[in-house]
Amino acid sequence: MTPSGVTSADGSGLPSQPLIAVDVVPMRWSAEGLAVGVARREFEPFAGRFALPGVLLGAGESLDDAAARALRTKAGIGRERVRHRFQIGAFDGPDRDPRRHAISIASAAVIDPAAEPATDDLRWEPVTEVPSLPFDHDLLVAETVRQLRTRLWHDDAVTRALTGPRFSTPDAVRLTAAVTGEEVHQSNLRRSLAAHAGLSSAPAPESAGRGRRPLVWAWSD
Amino acid sequence: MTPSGVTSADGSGLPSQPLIAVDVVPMRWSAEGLAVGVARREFEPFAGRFALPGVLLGAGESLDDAAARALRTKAGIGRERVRHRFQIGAFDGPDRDPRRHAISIASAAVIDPAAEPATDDLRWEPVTEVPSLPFDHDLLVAETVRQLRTRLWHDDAVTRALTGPRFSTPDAVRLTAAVTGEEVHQSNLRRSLAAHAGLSSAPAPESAGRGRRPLVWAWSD
DNA sequence: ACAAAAGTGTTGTGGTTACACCCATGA
DNA sequence: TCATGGGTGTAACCACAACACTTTTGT
Repeated sequence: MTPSGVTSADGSGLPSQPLIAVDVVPMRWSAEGLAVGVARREFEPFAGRFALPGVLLGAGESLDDAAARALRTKAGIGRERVRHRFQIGAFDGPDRDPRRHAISIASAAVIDPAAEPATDDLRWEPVTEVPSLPFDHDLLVAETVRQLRTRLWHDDAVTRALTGPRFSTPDAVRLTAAVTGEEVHQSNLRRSLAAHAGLSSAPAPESAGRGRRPLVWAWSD
Repeated sequence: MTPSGVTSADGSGLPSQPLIAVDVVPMRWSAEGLAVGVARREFEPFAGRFALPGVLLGAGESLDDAAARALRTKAGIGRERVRHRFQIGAFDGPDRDPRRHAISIASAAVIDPAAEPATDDLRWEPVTEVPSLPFDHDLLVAETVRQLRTRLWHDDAVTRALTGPRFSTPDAVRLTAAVTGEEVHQSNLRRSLAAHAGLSSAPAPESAGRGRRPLVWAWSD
């Protein structure tokens, strides 16, 4: 931002700075549960292994664009399938890249689970059994889940992205259990949904199973 | 993290990346209230104006080291006076630097108010009346205050850094009012302090004013 | 008719707020 | 002894958890 002893700075001479990676933690909620998207790495290091999608930040590129590029080029996930994205922090653990010092600006992205191609190069791992990942990606996943826990039902944008536009009461119970790890009483959760401004309940659209038809909730606007 | 069309990457050829600034929001709590530290800029752009201390991240430099360097070289605040530091996020508003696209990794630092030199190049502005700052620094200050609000009395490290090692009950009331903007009942706050593991109350050390001597709280460990 | 699944009602509890009152201190 | 300022007690309230009970649906 200002010339200093450490950099040559100022546009003309290229400053000598660490690599900046933009990593994304793709999250998906579906009937199969809460899952993390990992993609097979094409290049070294760790070529062939699965890891979170990430790219090096380009000159003039915004964080948002870089995250979208990571999802598209590394995981084949287009922007239209990203329901919401939020930053989880900047990480600079010394061992995060074996090649050289690098800093990661990481974010979580909630992905629309509809019409998943399920290629050989993108796997959705259940959040409870994510295999060990290279770099510091285990840490990024843990931090993402921690933040989801605090934001679910408190941050509308995140919650709406996870549920999708419509969801039933038992869906909400399952989602809460998957995110927090704790069972919630359906009756109490239902009450808080009814109290939630921004949610409206449709009566009961179609039959789904044996018992009584659940209420279906829709986000207003 | 991996070669891509946008970068030349990989150690030998320098990648073309945006400037990475590390900005710090110095916060101080004292008898005068809650204040933000702003330093006079020595170089362009905005030379002569007051702004938050910030430096360009150096190669091989950790975020922690860069933040410490910003505080030391731009605001004359040594590491021993930094009680606590925490990240508030990465910012990339397009207008944040008039020269070129730059990204800021920002953190808040709680500074020991003891023995403040109060030079001509460092000013402590009351948090309620911070003047408009260059770059996106207004945003960084707002985000810092927002985070302090949620962390006070919930995040021990932050709270301890603000209060210092010892503080009286009325100190706690004033601190809470300064951070949240809301008045709290001393009686209730006192109760929650008593319930707080990690705080112990000393009886009543010395006289300070007219009324009854307040309890003084000390952080254990 | 029965079992399954979801909605409804009720009770208890912990934490928070508000406020009246008591106690210590200095002038 | 009085004003000042902090501590103590207590009642009202609210959010939430737990659980019993009722209603709807498919077989």
